Amino acid sequence: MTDSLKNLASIDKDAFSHDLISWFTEEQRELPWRKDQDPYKVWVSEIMLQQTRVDTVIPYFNRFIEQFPTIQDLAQAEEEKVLKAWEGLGYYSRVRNLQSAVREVHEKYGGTVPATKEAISTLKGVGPYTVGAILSIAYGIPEPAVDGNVMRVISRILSIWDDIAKASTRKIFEEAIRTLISEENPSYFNQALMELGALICTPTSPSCLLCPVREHCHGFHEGVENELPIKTKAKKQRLVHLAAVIIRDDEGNTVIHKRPSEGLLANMWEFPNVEISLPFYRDKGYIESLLLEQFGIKVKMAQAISRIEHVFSHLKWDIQVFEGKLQGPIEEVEDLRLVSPIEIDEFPFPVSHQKIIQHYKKVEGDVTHDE
DNA sequence: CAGTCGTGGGA
DNA sequence: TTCCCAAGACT
Repeated sequence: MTDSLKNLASIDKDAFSHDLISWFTEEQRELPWRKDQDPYKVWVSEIMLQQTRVDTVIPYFNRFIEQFPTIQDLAQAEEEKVLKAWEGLGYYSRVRNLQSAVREVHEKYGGTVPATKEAISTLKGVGPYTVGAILSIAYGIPEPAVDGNVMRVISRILSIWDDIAKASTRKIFEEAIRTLISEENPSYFNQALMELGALICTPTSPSCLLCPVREHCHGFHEGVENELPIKTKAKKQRLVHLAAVIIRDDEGNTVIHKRPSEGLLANMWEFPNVEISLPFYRDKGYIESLLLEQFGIKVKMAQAISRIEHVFSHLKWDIQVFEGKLQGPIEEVEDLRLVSPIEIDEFPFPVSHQKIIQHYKKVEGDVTHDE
């Protein structure tokens, strides 16, 4: 770590902060979470922005704050409504952790987001980055907020060649930021580094000629700005074959299933589906037996109607979508429902299964469809 | 540490 | 098409 920061001492901290913050003051984007410094709104925005683009977050943030304007509103909301508001954003444990933490703040701190690193760090879903972001942006406390932008920008400015994909590397950048951060305006300092990473110091072809801190940048002066940062690439997704079934009853309702409370897409709803190994790929009898085994649902399978490929960070789903006819009643359990095309809209579904909803609705009410 | 956990957009 | 990515946290 000592060697990684060999260029840190040569940075003119005051001039760097001034150039960076002046640029941000002039050039920052108008974003809905920048209208005020409400710690709750800062918190929500930071959770939404994790691994997610600004343009994607904006409409979600506006709807979310409209629906849950305060900590109390979110604390008292049904989880189902909260998940529905997050539907399509991905990483759904983010919002379940957020609501859990908001409930803790509501009960334990009277609805005031704690302003110390020690207290805020214990909240679910609030890691090292989010701690620094909330403390600096909402409370003006000089704490590093090291995200991917900051690591990219600082790796170029200080010519740091450590692998930013490794978890341990973040500490090197936190150390650098602790030295460089503006005590007068840590909020703008942290936001400016991220804004610079988003607008100027981009992953590919950075716009160095437009950069307000080019004169401070070792990477630029060494001509290595396009070599940095060092980031080992992720490995390929594992392929999983699924068979999902639109199971209709005589009234045109369909069966939906709530996923377990832990793991992939926790507590989201889906069409009943089973993992199939290649040899049984289209064997309807085999799929019928798995549906009975795993969901207690008796189905008469009909034809396959489409194939959906859906890519996650670490796996890829290849879903064969079938139609089927419900034989008899479904078991009366919390994780199974029989819903109409209208009622289904109230339930949160992952994007892969929203595509299946489209197929379900195409033949809405047409009970003579399956042959 | 390395794997888990989503999605949509751009090169 | 394929790949990488975008304001990470948790186990």
